[in-house]
Amino acid sequence: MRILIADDDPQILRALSITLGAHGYDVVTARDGREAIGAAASEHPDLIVLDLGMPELTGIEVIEAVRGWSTLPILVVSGRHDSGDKVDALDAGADDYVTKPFAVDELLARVRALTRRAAPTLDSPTARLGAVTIDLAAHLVLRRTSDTEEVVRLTPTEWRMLEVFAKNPNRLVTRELLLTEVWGPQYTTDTGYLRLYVSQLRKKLEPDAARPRYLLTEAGMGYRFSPDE
Amino acid sequence: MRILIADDDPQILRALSITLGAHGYDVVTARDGREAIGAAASEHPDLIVLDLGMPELTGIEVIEAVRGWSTLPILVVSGRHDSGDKVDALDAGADDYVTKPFAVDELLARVRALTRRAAPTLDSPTARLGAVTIDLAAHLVLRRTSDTEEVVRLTPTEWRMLEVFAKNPNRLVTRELLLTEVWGPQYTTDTGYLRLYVSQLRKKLEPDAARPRYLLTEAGMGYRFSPDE
DNA sequence: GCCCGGCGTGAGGAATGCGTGAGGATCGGC
DNA sequence: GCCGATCCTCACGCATTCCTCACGCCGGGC
Repeated sequence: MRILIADDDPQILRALSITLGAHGYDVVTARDGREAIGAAASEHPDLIVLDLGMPELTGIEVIEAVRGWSTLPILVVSGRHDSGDKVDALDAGADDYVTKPFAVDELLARVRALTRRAAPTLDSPTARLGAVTIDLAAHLVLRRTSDTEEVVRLTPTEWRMLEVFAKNPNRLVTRELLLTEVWGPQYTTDTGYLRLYVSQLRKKLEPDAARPRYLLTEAGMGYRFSPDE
Repeated sequence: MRILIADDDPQILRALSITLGAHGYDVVTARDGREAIGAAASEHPDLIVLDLGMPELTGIEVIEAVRGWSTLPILVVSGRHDSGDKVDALDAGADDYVTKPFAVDELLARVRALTRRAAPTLDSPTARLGAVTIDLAAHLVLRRTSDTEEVVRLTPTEWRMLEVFAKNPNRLVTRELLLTEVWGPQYTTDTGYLRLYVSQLRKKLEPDAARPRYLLTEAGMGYRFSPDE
Protein backbone atom coordinates (compact mmCIF):
# COMPACT_ATOMS: atom_id res chain seq x y z
CA MET A 1 0.00 0.00 0.00
CA ARG A 2 1.71 3.16 -1.25
CA ILE A 3 0.93 6.69 -0.04
CA LEU A 4 1.97 9.98 -1.61
CA ILE A 5 2.45 12.78 0.93
CA ALA A 6 2.46 16.28 -0.51
CA ASP A 7 3.35 19.12 1.87
CA ASP A 8 5.68 22.11 1.61
CA ASP A 9 6.55 22.11 5.31
CA PRO A 10 9.59 19.79 5.60
CA GLN A 11 8.91 19.15 9.26
CA ILE A 12 5.37 17.90 8.70
CA LEU A 13 6.51 15.98 5.63
CA ARG A 14 9.16 14.19 7.68
CA ALA A 15 6.85 13.48 10.61
CA LEU A 16 4.12 12.06 8.38
CA SER A 17 6.59 9.97 6.41
CA ILE A 18 7.97 8.40 9.55
CA THR A 19 4.55 7.76 11.06
CA LEU A 20 3.01 6.25 7.93
CA GLY A 21 6.16 4.32 7.16
CA ALA A 22 6.11 2.84 10.66
CA HIS A 23 2.61 1.59 10.02
CA GLY A 24 3.63 -0.43 7.02
CA TYR A 25 2.90 2.03 4.23
CA ASP A 26 5.24 2.64 1.35
CA VAL A 27 5.78 6.43 1.38
CA VAL A 28 6.50 8.81 -1.53
CA THR A 29 6.81 12.57 -0.99
CA ALA A 30 6.31 15.80 -2.92
CA ARG A 31 7.13 19.40 -1.89
CA ASP A 32 4.89 21.45 -4.15
CA GLY A 33 1.84 21.11 -6.35
CA ARG A 34 3.63 20.40 -9.61
CA GLU A 35 5.74 17.70 -8.01
CA ALA A 36 2.63 16.22 -6.40
CA ILE A 37 0.87 15.83 -9.76
CA GLY A 38 3.95 14.28 -11.29
CA ALA A 39 4.38 11.82 -8.43
CA ALA A 40 0.67 10.94 -8.48
CA ALA A 41 1.10 9.91 -12.11
CA SER A 42 4.50 8.24 -12.03
CA GLU A 43 4.59 6.58 -8.61
CA HIS A 44 1.13 4.97 -8.75
CA PRO A 45 0.20 5.65 -5.13
CA ASP A 46 -2.92 4.11 -3.60
CA LEU A 47 -3.75 7.31 -1.72
CA ILE A 48 -2.65 10.96 -1.57
CA VAL A 49 -2.30 12.99 1.61
CA LEU A 50 -2.40 16.53 0.25
CA ASP A 51 -1.63 19.82 1.97
CA LEU A 52 -3.69 22.64 0.51
CA GLY A 53 -1.29 25.51 1.12
CA MET A 54 1.54 24.66 -1.24
CA PRO A 55 3.48 26.87 -3.63
CA GLU A 56 3.41 26.52 -7.43
CA LEU A 57 -0.22 25.41 -7.64
CA THR A 58 -3.16 25.68 -5.26
CA GLY A 59 -4.40 22.51 -3.67
CA ILE A 60 -7.65 22.75 -5.57
CA GLU A 61 -5.76 22.82 -8.85
CA VAL A 62 -3.81 19.73 -7.84
CA ILE A 63 -7.04 17.89 -6.99
CA GLU A 64 -8.62 18.85 -10.30
CA ALA A 65 -5.53 17.82 -12.25
CA VAL A 66 -5.34 14.42 -10.57
CA ARG A 67 -9.09 13.87 -10.97
CA GLY A 68 -8.63 14.46 -14.68
CA TRP A 69 -7.25 10.95 -15.06
CA SER A 70 -7.57 9.17 -11.75
CA THR A 71 -10.06 8.29 -9.03
CA LEU A 72 -7.51 7.45 -6.37
CA PRO A 73 -8.48 8.63 -2.87
CA ILE A 74 -7.31 12.11 -1.83
CA LEU A 75 -7.14 13.10 1.83
CA VAL A 76 -6.67 16.84 2.25
CA VAL A 77 -4.77 18.21 5.24
CA SER A 78 -5.06 21.95 5.75
CA GLY A 79 -4.61 24.70 8.28
CA ARG A 80 -7.73 26.41 7.02
CA HIS A 81 -10.77 25.69 9.19
CA ASP A 82 -13.24 27.65 7.10
CA SER A 83 -16.12 25.49 5.91
CA GLY A 84 -16.00 27.18 2.51
CA ASP A 85 -12.49 25.84 1.93
CA LYS A 86 -13.63 22.36 2.90
CA VAL A 87 -16.59 22.50 0.52
CA ASP A 88 -14.38 23.67 -2.33
CA ALA A 89 -11.84 20.91 -1.80
CA LEU A 90 -14.42 18.16 -1.37
CA ASP A 91 -16.40 19.29 -4.40
CA ALA A 92 -13.23 19.48 -6.46
CA GLY A 93 -12.84 15.76 -5.87
CA ALA A 94 -11.19 15.28 -2.48
CA ASP A 95 -12.50 12.40 -0.38
CA ASP A 96 -11.75 13.74 3.08
CA TYR A 97 -10.57 16.93 4.77
CA VAL A 98 -8.67 17.11 8.06
CA THR A 99 -7.70 20.39 9.72
CA LYS A 100 -4.37 21.07 11.41
CA PRO A 101 -3.46 20.39 14.06
CA PHE A 102 -4.74 16.84 13.85
CA ALA A 103 -4.34 13.69 15.95
CA VAL A 104 -2.09 11.19 14.19
CA ASP A 105 -4.24 8.19 15.12
CA GLU A 106 -7.28 9.92 13.62
CA LEU A 107 -5.40 10.55 10.38
CA LEU A 108 -4.36 6.90 10.26
CA ALA A 109 -7.95 5.78 10.84
CA ARG A 110 -9.14 8.03 8.01
CA VAL A 111 -6.45 6.63 5.73
CA ARG A 112 -7.65 3.12 6.56
CA ALA A 113 -11.28 4.11 5.92
CA LEU A 114 -10.41 5.61 2.52
CA THR A 115 -8.26 2.73 1.32
CA ARG A 116 -10.92 0.27 2.47
CA ARG A 117 -13.59 2.12 0.52
CA ALA A 118 -11.51 2.63 -2.60
CA ALA A 119 -10.12 -0.89 -2.75
CA PRO A 120 -12.98 -2.61 -4.61
CA THR A 121 -13.12 0.19 -7.17
CA LEU A 122 -9.63 -0.61 -8.42
CA ASP A 123 -9.22 -4.37 -8.51
CA SER A 124 -10.59 -6.80 -6.01
CA PRO A 125 -7.60 -7.65 -3.81
CA THR A 126 -6.57 -11.02 -5.15
CA ALA A 127 -3.61 -13.19 -4.31
CA ARG A 128 -1.99 -15.34 -6.98
CA LEU A 129 -0.48 -18.78 -6.39
CA GLY A 130 0.58 -20.02 -9.80
CA ALA A 131 -2.57 -21.51 -11.34
CA VAL A 132 -4.69 -20.58 -8.33
CA THR A 133 -6.30 -17.18 -7.74
CA ILE A 134 -7.76 -16.18 -4.37
CA ASP A 135 -10.36 -13.40 -4.15
CA LEU A 136 -10.91 -12.78 -0.46
CA ALA A 137 -13.78 -10.28 -0.87
CA ALA A 138 -15.80 -12.56 -3.12
CA HIS A 139 -14.82 -15.60 -1.08
CA LEU A 140 -13.75 -17.20 -4.32
CA VAL A 141 -10.84 -19.45 -5.24
CA LEU A 142 -10.26 -20.29 -8.90
CA ARG A 143 -7.89 -22.87 -10.33
CA ARG A 144 -6.78 -22.83 -13.95
CA THR A 145 -6.39 -26.29 -15.44
CA SER A 146 -5.15 -26.46 -19.03
CA ASP A 147 -8.04 -24.53 -20.60
CA THR A 148 -10.86 -24.16 -18.06
CA GLU A 149 -11.17 -22.32 -14.78
CA GLU A 150 -12.85 -24.24 -12.03
CA VAL A 151 -14.08 -23.06 -8.65
CA VAL A 152 -12.23 -24.53 -5.69
CA ARG A 153 -14.60 -25.20 -2.83
CA LEU A 154 -13.40 -24.55 0.70
CA THR A 155 -15.15 -25.46 3.94
CA PRO A 156 -15.79 -22.70 6.53
CA THR A 157 -12.82 -23.77 8.66
CA GLU A 158 -10.53 -23.87 5.64
CA TRP A 159 -11.67 -20.36 4.72
CA ARG A 160 -11.06 -18.92 8.16
CA MET A 161 -7.58 -20.39 8.07
CA LEU A 162 -6.83 -19.11 4.58
CA GLU A 163 -7.99 -15.65 5.64
CA VAL A 164 -5.45 -15.59 8.45
CA PHE A 165 -2.73 -16.56 5.99
CA ALA A 166 -3.84 -14.05 3.37
CA LYS A 167 -3.78 -11.24 5.90
CA ASN A 168 -0.21 -12.12 6.91
CA PRO A 169 1.60 -12.83 3.64
CA ASN A 170 5.32 -13.59 3.75
CA ARG A 171 5.33 -13.44 7.54
CA LEU A 172 5.61 -16.21 10.05
CA VAL A 173 2.11 -17.10 11.16
CA THR A 174 2.43 -18.67 14.60
CA ARG A 175 0.45 -21.73 15.58
CA GLU A 176 -1.01 -19.73 18.42
CA LEU A 177 -2.36 -17.03 16.09
CA LEU A 178 -3.92 -19.59 13.76
CA LEU A 179 -5.55 -21.53 16.57
CA THR A 180 -7.00 -18.48 18.30
CA GLU A 181 -8.30 -16.96 15.05
CA VAL A 182 -9.85 -20.15 13.70
CA TRP A 183 -10.83 -22.24 16.72
CA GLY A 184 -10.76 -19.76 19.60
CA PRO A 185 -8.30 -18.76 22.31
CA GLN A 186 -8.91 -21.90 24.39
CA TYR A 187 -7.50 -24.22 21.71
CA THR A 188 -3.94 -22.85 21.60
CA THR A 189 -2.35 -26.25 22.19
CA ASP A 190 -4.29 -28.37 19.69
CA THR A 191 -1.65 -28.40 16.99
CA GLY A 192 -3.18 -31.52 15.47
CA TYR A 193 -5.96 -29.40 13.97
CA LEU A 194 -3.37 -27.32 12.19
CA ARG A 195 -1.63 -30.30 10.63
CA LEU A 196 -4.96 -31.61 9.40
CA TYR A 197 -6.31 -28.41 7.90
CA VAL A 198 -3.01 -27.20 6.45
CA SER A 199 -2.84 -30.53 4.70
CA GLN A 200 -6.30 -30.04 3.24
CA LEU A 201 -5.57 -26.49 2.16
CA ARG A 202 -2.45 -27.70 0.37
CA LYS A 203 -4.42 -30.35 -1.46
CA LYS A 204 -6.75 -27.65 -2.76
CA LEU A 205 -4.25 -24.84 -3.41
CA GLU A 206 -0.81 -26.28 -4.10
CA PRO A 207 0.24 -27.66 -7.48
CA ASP A 208 1.95 -30.53 -5.62
CA ALA A 209 0.68 -30.93 -2.06
CA ALA A 210 3.59 -33.20 -1.14
CA ARG A 211 6.10 -30.44 -1.96
CA PRO A 212 4.46 -27.19 -0.82
CA ARG A 213 5.53 -24.01 -2.58
CA TYR A 214 3.19 -21.40 -1.13
CA LEU A 215 2.15 -22.72 2.28
CA LEU A 216 5.41 -23.52 3.99
CA THR A 217 6.06 -25.23 7.31
CA GLU A 218 8.23 -23.54 9.89
CA ALA A 219 8.87 -26.51 12.16
CA GLY A 220 8.19 -25.86 15.81
CA MET A 221 6.75 -22.40 15.19
CA GLY A 222 4.02 -22.23 12.58
CA TYR A 223 3.57 -21.63 8.86
CA ARG A 224 4.46 -19.04 6.24
CA PHE A 225 2.22 -18.06 3.32
CA SER A 226 4.14 -16.77 0.28
CA PRO A 227 1.98 -15.89 -2.71
CA ASP A 228 3.55 -14.91 -6.04
CA GLU A 229 4.81 -11.31 -6.00
CA MET B 1 -30.71 9.43 -3.88
CA ARG B 2 -32.06 8.31 -0.50
CA ILE B 3 -30.48 9.16 2.87
CA LEU B 4 -31.21 7.61 6.25
CA ILE B 5 -30.77 10.03 9.16
CA ALA B 6 -30.46 8.40 12.59
CA ASP B 7 -30.46 10.76 15.58
CA ASP B 8 -32.27 10.72 18.91
CA ASP B 9 -32.48 14.51 19.15
CA PRO B 10 -35.75 15.43 17.37
CA GLN B 11 -34.54 18.97 16.75
CA ILE B 12 -31.41 17.88 14.91
CA LEU B 13 -33.37 15.19 13.12
CA ARG B 14 -35.87 17.73 11.88
CA ALA B 15 -33.24 20.29 10.87
CA LEU B 16 -31.21 17.71 8.95
CA SER B 17 -34.30 16.29 7.25
CA ILE B 18 -35.36 19.72 6.03
CA THR B 19 -31.86 20.66 4.87
CA LEU B 20 -31.17 17.41 3.03
CA GLY B 21 -34.69 17.29 1.66
CA ALA B 22 -34.28 20.83 0.30
CA HIS B 23 -31.17 19.67 -1.56
CA GLY B 24 -33.06 17.00 -3.43
CA TYR B 25 -32.42 13.99 -1.23
CA ASP B 26 -35.12 11.51 -0.30
CA VAL B 27 -34.98 11.38 3.52
CA VAL B 28 -35.78 8.51 5.89
CA THR B 29 -35.37 8.87 9.67
CA ALA B 30 -34.70 6.70 12.72
CA ARG B 31 -34.72 7.67 16.41
CA ASP B 32 -32.60 4.92 17.96
CA GLY B 33 -30.06 2.28 17.04
CA ARG B 34 -32.47 -0.58 16.57
CA GLU B 35 -34.69 1.51 14.32
CA ALA B 36 -31.62 2.61 12.35
CA ILE B 37 -30.57 -0.96 11.59
CA GLY B 38 -34.10 -1.87 10.54
CA ALA B 39 -34.41 1.15 8.27
CA ALA B 40 -30.98 0.52 6.75
CA ALA B 41 -32.19 -2.92 5.70
CA SER B 42 -35.77 -2.16 4.65
CA GLU B 43 -35.53 1.33 3.13
CA HIS B 44 -32.44 0.68 0.99
CA PRO B 45 -30.83 4.09 1.56
CA ASP B 46 -27.78 5.17 -0.44
CA LEU B 47 -26.12 6.70 2.63
CA ILE B 48 -26.55 6.81 6.41
CA VAL B 49 -25.99 9.89 8.57
CA LEU B 50 -25.56 8.33 12.00
CA ASP B 51 -25.48 9.98 15.41
CA LEU B 52 -23.26 8.03 17.79
CA GLY B 53 -25.03 8.85 21.06
CA MET B 54 -28.34 7.08 20.61
CA PRO B 55 -30.27 4.90 23.05
CA GLU B 56 -30.90 1.15 22.59
CA LEU B 57 -27.60 0.41 20.87
CA THR B 58 -24.28 2.23 20.71
CA GLY B 59 -23.33 3.79 17.42
CA ILE B 60 -20.45 1.34 17.06
CA GLU B 61 -22.86 -1.57 17.37
CA VAL B 62 -25.07 -0.06 14.68
CA ILE B 63 -22.08 0.33 12.36
CA GLU B 64 -20.96 -3.25 12.93
CA ALA B 65 -24.47 -4.62 12.41
CA VAL B 66 -24.91 -2.75 9.11
CA ARG B 67 -21.43 -3.71 7.93
CA GLY B 68 -22.40 -7.32 8.50
CA TRP B 69 -24.39 -7.28 5.28
CA SER B 70 -23.85 -3.95 3.53
CA THR B 71 -21.13 -1.63 2.29
CA LEU B 72 -23.27 1.49 1.99
CA PRO B 73 -21.51 4.71 3.07
CA ILE B 74 -21.88 5.71 6.73
CA LEU B 75 -21.23 9.29 7.85
CA VAL B 76 -20.99 9.57 11.63
CA VAL B 77 -22.10 12.75 13.39
CA SER B 78 -21.13 12.99 17.03
CA GLY B 79 -20.67 15.38 19.91
CA ARG B 80 -17.55 13.53 21.00
CA HIS B 81 -14.36 15.20 19.83
CA ASP B 82 -11.96 12.63 21.25
CA SER B 83 -9.73 11.11 18.59
CA GLY B 84 -10.17 7.66 20.18
CA ASP B 85 -13.89 7.78 19.44
CA LYS B 86 -13.20 8.75 15.86
CA VAL B 87 -10.72 5.90 15.42
CA ASP B 88 -13.17 3.39 16.89
CA ALA B 89 -16.01 4.50 14.62
CA LEU B 90 -13.89 4.63 11.46
CA ASP B 91 -12.29 1.27 12.15
CA ALA B 92 -15.70 -0.26 12.85
CA GLY B 93 -16.59 0.61 9.26
CA ALA B 94 -17.69 4.25 9.17
CA ASP B 95 -16.55 6.28 6.16
CA ASP B 96 -16.44 9.74 7.70
CA TYR B 97 -16.76 11.41 11.10
CA VAL B 98 -18.01 14.95 11.72
CA THR B 99 -18.12 16.56 15.17
CA LYS B 100 -20.97 18.74 16.45
CA PRO B 101 -21.52 21.54 16.01
CA PHE B 102 -20.88 21.35 12.28
CA ALA B 103 -21.39 23.63 9.33
CA VAL B 104 -24.29 22.44 7.21
CA ASP B 105 -22.55 23.17 3.93
CA GLU B 106 -19.57 21.08 5.04
CA LEU B 107 -21.86 18.18 5.87
CA LEU B 108 -23.49 18.46 2.47
CA ALA B 109 -20.10 18.48 0.76
CA ARG B 110 -19.05 15.36 2.68
CA VAL B 111 -22.32 13.66 1.71
CA ARG B 112 -21.60 14.50 -1.93
CA ALA B 113 -18.03 13.18 -1.63
CA LEU B 114 -19.20 9.88 -0.13
CA THR B 115 -22.01 9.27 -2.62
CA ARG B 116 -19.66 10.15 -5.47
CA ARG B 117 -17.13 7.59 -4.23
CA ALA B 118 -19.73 4.85 -3.67
CA ALA B 119 -21.55 5.55 -6.94
CA PRO B 120 -20.00 2.90 -9.22
CA THR B 121 -22.66 0.38 -8.12
CA LEU B 122 -23.96 -0.53 -11.52
CA ASP B 123 -26.00 -3.70 -11.50
CA SER B 124 -26.15 -5.92 -14.53
CA PRO B 125 -29.53 -5.77 -16.27
CA THR B 126 -29.79 -9.39 -17.37
CA ALA B 127 -28.32 -12.75 -16.41
CA ARG B 128 -28.38 -15.98 -18.40
CA LEU B 129 -28.72 -19.48 -16.91
CA GLY B 130 -28.86 -21.87 -19.79
CA ALA B 131 -32.51 -21.89 -20.88
CA VAL B 132 -33.49 -19.25 -18.33
CA THR B 133 -33.08 -15.48 -18.76
CA ILE B 134 -33.40 -13.04 -15.87
CA ASP B 135 -34.15 -9.39 -16.57
CA LEU B 136 -33.78 -7.51 -13.28
CA ALA B 137 -34.95 -4.13 -14.56
CA ALA B 138 -38.06 -5.54 -16.23
CA HIS B 139 -38.80 -7.81 -13.28
CA LEU B 140 -39.06 -10.71 -15.69
CA VAL B 141 -37.81 -14.30 -15.83
CA LEU B 142 -38.17 -16.27 -19.07
CA ARG B 143 -37.62 -19.97 -19.71
CA ARG B 144 -37.09 -21.42 -23.17
CA THR B 145 -38.68 -24.84 -23.64
CA SER B 146 -38.09 -26.55 -26.98
CA ASP B 147 -39.75 -23.91 -29.14
CA THR B 148 -41.68 -21.50 -26.92
CA GLU B 149 -40.67 -18.98 -24.27
CA GLU B 150 -42.74 -19.02 -21.14
CA VAL B 151 -42.79 -16.58 -18.24
CA VAL B 152 -41.60 -17.99 -14.94
CA ARG B 153 -43.75 -16.76 -12.09
CA LEU B 154 -41.95 -15.88 -8.88
CA THR B 155 -43.51 -14.96 -5.55
CA PRO B 156 -42.43 -11.66 -3.93
CA THR B 157 -40.11 -13.44 -1.50
CA GLU B 158 -38.57 -15.55 -4.24
CA TRP B 159 -38.00 -12.41 -6.28
CA ARG B 160 -36.31 -10.49 -3.46
CA MET B 161 -34.03 -13.44 -2.94
CA LEU B 162 -33.17 -13.73 -6.63
CA GLU B 163 -32.36 -10.00 -6.71
CA VAL B 164 -29.77 -10.45 -3.98
CA PHE B 165 -28.21 -13.31 -5.94
CA ALA B 166 -28.27 -11.45 -9.24
CA LYS B 167 -26.52 -8.44 -7.71
CA ASN B 168 -23.74 -10.65 -6.37
CA PRO B 169 -22.88 -13.04 -9.19
CA ASN B 170 -20.00 -15.47 -8.61
CA ARG B 171 -19.51 -14.19 -5.08
CA LEU B 172 -20.29 -15.98 -1.89
CA VAL B 173 -23.64 -14.66 -0.69
CA THR B 174 -23.67 -15.16 3.06
CA ARG B 175 -26.73 -16.40 4.88
CA GLU B 176 -26.67 -13.20 6.89
CA LEU B 177 -26.86 -11.01 3.79
CA LEU B 178 -29.74 -12.99 2.35
CA LEU B 179 -31.72 -13.00 5.58
CA THR B 180 -31.31 -9.29 6.26
CA GLU B 181 -32.13 -8.30 2.67
CA VAL B 182 -35.15 -10.56 2.33
CA TRP B 183 -36.59 -10.94 5.83
CA GLY B 184 -34.92 -8.18 7.87
CA PRO B 185 -31.95 -7.89 10.23
CA GLN B 186 -33.73 -9.60 13.14
CA TYR B 187 -33.98 -12.92 11.28
CA THR B 188 -30.27 -13.59 10.85
CA THR B 189 -30.47 -17.01 12.48
CA ASP B 190 -33.51 -18.43 10.68
CA THR B 191 -31.62 -20.48 8.16
CA GLY B 192 -34.63 -22.70 7.61
CA TYR B 193 -36.21 -19.99 5.47
CA LEU B 194 -33.19 -20.05 3.20
CA ARG B 195 -33.32 -23.79 2.68
CA LEU B 196 -36.99 -23.59 1.79
CA TYR B 197 -36.81 -20.71 -0.67
CA VAL B 198 -33.57 -21.76 -2.30
CA SER B 199 -35.24 -25.07 -2.93
CA GLN B 200 -38.20 -23.35 -4.60
CA LEU B 201 -35.97 -21.07 -6.68
CA ARG B 202 -34.08 -24.10 -7.93
CA LYS B 203 -37.31 -25.78 -8.97
CA LYS B 204 -38.15 -22.74 -11.08
CA LEU B 205 -34.70 -21.86 -12.44
CA GLU B 206 -32.49 -24.95 -12.57
CA PRO B 207 -32.64 -27.53 -15.36
CA ASP B 208 -32.33 -30.23 -12.69
CA ALA B 209 -33.20 -28.98 -9.21
CA ALA B 210 -31.69 -32.06 -7.57
CA ARG B 211 -28.26 -31.27 -9.08
CA PRO B 212 -27.98 -27.47 -9.02
CA ARG B 213 -25.70 -25.87 -11.60
CA TYR B 214 -26.27 -22.14 -11.04
CA LEU B 215 -27.41 -21.78 -7.43
CA LEU B 216 -24.76 -23.61 -5.46
CA THR B 217 -24.64 -24.41 -1.76
CA GLU B 218 -21.60 -23.46 0.27
CA ALA B 219 -22.30 -25.46 3.40
CA GLY B 220 -21.96 -23.53 6.62
CA MET B 221 -21.59 -20.18 4.86
CA GLY B 222 -24.25 -19.41 2.27
CA TYR B 223 -24.82 -19.79 -1.47
CA ARG B 224 -23.10 -18.84 -4.72
CA PHE B 225 -24.94 -17.72 -7.86
CA SER B 226 -22.97 -18.47 -11.03
CA PRO B 227 -24.78 -17.45 -14.22
CA ASP B 228 -23.33 -18.35 -17.63
CA GLU B 229 -20.44 -16.02 -18.44
C1' DG C 1 22.00 -47.15 12.47
C1' DC C 2 18.56 -46.24 16.10
C1' DC C 3 15.53 -43.47 18.82
C1' DC C 4 12.40 -39.67 19.08
C1' DG C 5 9.70 -35.53 18.48
C1' DG C 6 7.32 -32.99 15.08
C1' DC C 7 4.81 -33.34 10.84
C1' DG C 8 1.57 -35.18 6.97
C1' DT C 9 -2.27 -37.92 5.64
C1' DG C 10 -5.75 -41.44 5.36
C1' DA C 11 -10.09 -43.49 7.26
C1' DG C 12 -14.28 -43.48 9.77
C1' DG C 13 -17.70 -42.00 13.05
C1' DA C 14 -20.08 -37.99 15.36
C1' DA C 15 -22.08 -33.61 14.83
C1' DT C 16 -23.90 -30.31 12.19
C1' DG C 17 -26.12 -28.51 8.22
C1' DC C 18 -29.05 -29.09 3.97
C1' DG C 19 -33.20 -30.43 0.83
C1' DT C 20 -37.85 -31.33 0.45
C1' DG C 21 -42.55 -32.79 1.14
C1' DA C 22 -46.90 -31.98 3.62
C1' DG C 23 -50.01 -29.26 5.97
C1' DG C 24 -51.55 -25.34 8.68
C1' DA C 25 -51.58 -20.11 9.19
C1' DT C 26 -51.98 -15.72 7.03
C1' DC C 27 -53.02 -12.25 3.77
C1' DG C 28 -55.37 -9.82 0.01
C1' DG C 29 -59.01 -9.57 -3.62
C1' DC C 30 -63.69 -9.99 -4.52
C1' DG D 1 -66.91 -14.45 4.36
C1' DC D 2 -64.86 -17.20 0.69
C1' DC D 3 -60.94 -18.60 -1.99
C1' DG D 4 -56.47 -18.80 -3.88
C1' DA D 5 -51.75 -17.54 -3.39
C1' DT D 6 -48.17 -17.07 -0.39
C1' DC D 7 -45.71 -17.77 3.70
C1' DC D 8 -44.33 -20.39 7.59
C1' DT D 9 -43.84 -24.75 10.71
C1' DC D 10 -42.55 -29.31 11.25
C1' DA D 11 -40.41 -33.63 10.33
C1' DC D 12 -37.25 -36.82 8.29
C1' DG D 13 -33.53 -38.57 5.25
C1' DC D 14 -29.35 -37.36 3.22
C1' DA D 15 -24.90 -34.70 2.51
C1' DT D 16 -21.18 -32.20 4.23
C1' DT D 17 -18.09 -30.94 7.63
C1' DC D 18 -15.53 -31.65 11.74
C1' DC D 19 -12.95 -34.25 14.85
C1' DT D 20 -10.54 -38.54 16.61
C1' DC D 21 -7.33 -41.99 15.91
C1' DA D 22 -3.82 -44.37 13.77
C1' DC D 23 0.23 -44.93 11.14
C1' DG D 24 4.19 -43.55 8.19
C1' DC D 25 7.72 -40.17 7.03
C1' DC D 26 11.57 -37.12 7.81
C1' DG D 27 15.52 -35.06 10.13
C1' DG D 28 18.45 -34.31 14.32
C1' DG D 29 21.01 -36.14 18.20
C1' DC D 30 23.83 -39.76 19.75
